Amino acid sequence: MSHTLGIRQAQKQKTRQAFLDAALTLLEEQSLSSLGLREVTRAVGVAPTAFYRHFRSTADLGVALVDEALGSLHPMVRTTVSTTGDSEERIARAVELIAGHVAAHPAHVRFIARERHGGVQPVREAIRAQLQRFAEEVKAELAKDPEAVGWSDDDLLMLAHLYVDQMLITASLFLEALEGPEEERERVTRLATRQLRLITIGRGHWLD
Amino acid sequence: MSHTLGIRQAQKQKTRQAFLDAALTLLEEQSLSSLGLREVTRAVGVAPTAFYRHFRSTADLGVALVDEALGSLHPMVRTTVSTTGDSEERIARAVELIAGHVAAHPAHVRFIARERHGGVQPVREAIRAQLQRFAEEVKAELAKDPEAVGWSDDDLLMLAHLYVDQMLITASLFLEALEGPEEERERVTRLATRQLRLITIGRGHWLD
DNA sequence: TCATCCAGTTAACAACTGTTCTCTGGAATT
DNA sequence: AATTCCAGAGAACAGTTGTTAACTGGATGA
Repeated sequence: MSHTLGIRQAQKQKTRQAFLDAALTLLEEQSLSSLGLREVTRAVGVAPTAFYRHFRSTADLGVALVDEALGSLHPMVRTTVSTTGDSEERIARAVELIAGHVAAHPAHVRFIARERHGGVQPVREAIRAQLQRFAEEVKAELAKDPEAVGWSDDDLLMLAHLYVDQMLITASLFLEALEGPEEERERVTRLATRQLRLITIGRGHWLD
Repeated sequence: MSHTLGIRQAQKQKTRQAFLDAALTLLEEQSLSSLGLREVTRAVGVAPTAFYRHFRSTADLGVALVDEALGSLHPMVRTTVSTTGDSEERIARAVELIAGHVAAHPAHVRFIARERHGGVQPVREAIRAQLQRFAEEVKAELAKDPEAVGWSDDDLLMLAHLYVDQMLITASLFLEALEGPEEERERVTRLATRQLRLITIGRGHWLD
């Protein structure tokens, strides 16, 4: 079913990806609402009007970036929460996984953190929808756990949102610590680990 | 010691406040990094060059807005955490207080949520510093509680950050629910209450 | 092979940006 | 009363912006 794209379609997708990459780089030092169309085309090395062949507006480009940044992350989140083992091990693994993802894709993480509450409505909406999906997936995994017996669906979703928000806060802290010394990242790891631990303890005594 | 300002100084402060107000309004639909100097002066009804009499740049204006939005909030946070009574009552009161603040100052809350991870470094730094202060103040209040015996300073600060971040997340949710029906705000209240409850439970069993 | 398609180009548009320098008129100081 | 000060005005600057229209030339499909 994997139809080899024609030369034309392939070249178009290549240019489109160049737009996304250039935009992501430019967005490291500004917000999407100040990103100019000409600014992006200049960075790609293409005429300003070429932009319209791929996106209706910079907001449209932003929505595409949300999909790139979060779309491929769902499998990872699923397996993170569902991995078996001691809860302490699971926490450590989750924190390391976040740290690794931030180190591997800092610009993507920065973009999501920045535009989650940013000045472009369609982008905020796209991020909100993806995070909602994350929360529901986390909830589904939590429901499998033997600890979840007696929990209402509402409470499970409440906990899932707590975990998802905590994941974003932690990612943002790792991002700030990226340029600094290893010691700084170690501090974030310790902080995030203990916060997750406290939440997990609360989870364990929820039904008392 | 309250020296009555001269006509001149008074008028200057009035204009300065007009800049802050106009900027805050404009920032409801965009980020600071896209806010133009001329845009603000136009909204105030003053010549573009007048801007420089008050601020070096829009980033400078942003820092002033951070102080306006968060500077006067410290007493409130202090009393919120320290109020006596059942922990369940305290949680309910804290959530209501957040809801009230968001309803009273939505633009300020939106500005902080947006620019906390926004594209203007000095503003991010100013917000970070204020939130650090909040966390330390919350920690100081937590330390007074009998429940805090046996807790290390590090763990208290960890918990304080958890509360502060949770406060911001809740404020942001109330903001999104502002335009919607009362029912929506009720949903946020229930969610935030239960999340705080879970954290508080975790706190109670931390030393087990 | 030939007609069609379409990603990217070129040129031009009115409108906008931040910043400079010079000026003004009323408040503040002496 | 005479002088200094200074918040704001005015005009001009070189650059920038998004969007339009008409185009080119190589890939595509008949």
